[in-house]
Amino acid sequence: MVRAGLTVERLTQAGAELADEVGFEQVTVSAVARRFDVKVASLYSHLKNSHDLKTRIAQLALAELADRGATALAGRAGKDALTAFADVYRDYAQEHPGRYTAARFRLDPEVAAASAGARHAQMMRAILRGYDLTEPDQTHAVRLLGSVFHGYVSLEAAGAFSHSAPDSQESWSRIVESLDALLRHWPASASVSAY
Amino acid sequence: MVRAGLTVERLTQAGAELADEVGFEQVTVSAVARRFDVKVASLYSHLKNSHDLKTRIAQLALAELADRGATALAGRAGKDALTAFADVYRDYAQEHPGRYTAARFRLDPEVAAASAGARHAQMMRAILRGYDLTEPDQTHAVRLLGSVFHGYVSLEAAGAFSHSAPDSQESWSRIVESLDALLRHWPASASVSAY
DNA sequence: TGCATCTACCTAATAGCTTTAGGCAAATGA
DNA sequence: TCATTTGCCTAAAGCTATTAGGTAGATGCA
Repeated sequence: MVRAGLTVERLTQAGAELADEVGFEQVTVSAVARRFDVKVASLYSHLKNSHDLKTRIAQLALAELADRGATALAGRAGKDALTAFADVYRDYAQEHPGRYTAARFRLDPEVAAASAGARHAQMMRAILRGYDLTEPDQTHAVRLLGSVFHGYVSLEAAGAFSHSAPDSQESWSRIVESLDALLRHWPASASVSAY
Repeated sequence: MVRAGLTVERLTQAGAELADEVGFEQVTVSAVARRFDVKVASLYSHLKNSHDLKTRIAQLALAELADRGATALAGRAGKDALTAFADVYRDYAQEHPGRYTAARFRLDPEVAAASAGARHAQMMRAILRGYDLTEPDQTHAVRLLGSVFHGYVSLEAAGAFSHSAPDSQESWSRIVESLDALLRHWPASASVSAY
């Protein structure tokens, strides 16, 4: 009996590939076992359970996304940085739809704290350094950027923009441009706004 | 043998309630059957399958959300309309987290076309009439609003904003205000922008 | 009212996924 | 070379989905 050489890392990687091929929801312990031509029960020496597998795929995706973000941000600032970072999200979701979905998998608080999630927020703040925002507006802006990136990408993945003109790429560019403009002219609180 | 009086509507309603209680992912044909104290197979006279059940819950949620949106928009315009409509999304997601998730369930194209989804887009365009946008910018703006509303609400539901200051309500208000400002001063295309 | 039909819900069965318990053989290391 | 560790296996129980076919309650018509 030749051993398959299973490790948590290989299982996670295979799960991530499977997610991209058939969707994160369809990733099961059984399907991963099949991929290694191994009995299902064998995976339970490496994984706690199904939730554990999904959590690991989510962490992998978050880390990959953060790595790409860091690379994109290197040597860039201002609108250039904003655009590059935004494209990282959108491109990743298009190249790896299953992993992108995995990245939105709800993690347990402790796991989330130890994940690459924090790096994402740090990078957004780094981008915002190119704009003139101070707390608490910077935090509001981080949340806005996160919402737009995630919201757009997931609506697009759901096909929401695929059956109407203009094409999605154009909206994406214009939206990122408009965010740049908004960040450059972030309005003061409504009650005192003279915008 | 007393009959339970199952109908597609009651099953859908029960499924929606279940979704709010335990999460849309946990809504199963079995769980709904249990709720009516009926055998699982009995539901298959009313529902095609599990996917059918989920689709119906999604349609219910989309319709409820559209109804609330329409009510909120009545007699309002401009920033007032924008704020009220935005709050409809956020409040609905908070009151009915399972239904809100259901509303994002990917529908088959024909089902989607017949759903309340179109009403949502129409309402956004109605709001934008209060701003000075013409095509294709209006479409870009519809997509931006959809992205921000959905993105913010789903990140918030995932707990992304719950462990840091300032509190989520404040960010939400400021973000909606900033969108209002952005729509009032929508930048021309980048290449010719003098913003 | 009585009977035929319809249909709502049932039992039974198959199949897939999850998870645990316990076993054997390959790898490791003294 | 032998003991130990450990990787993968078989077996089994429990849950969900789905289909086929049966029975009794509800409905409609004479």
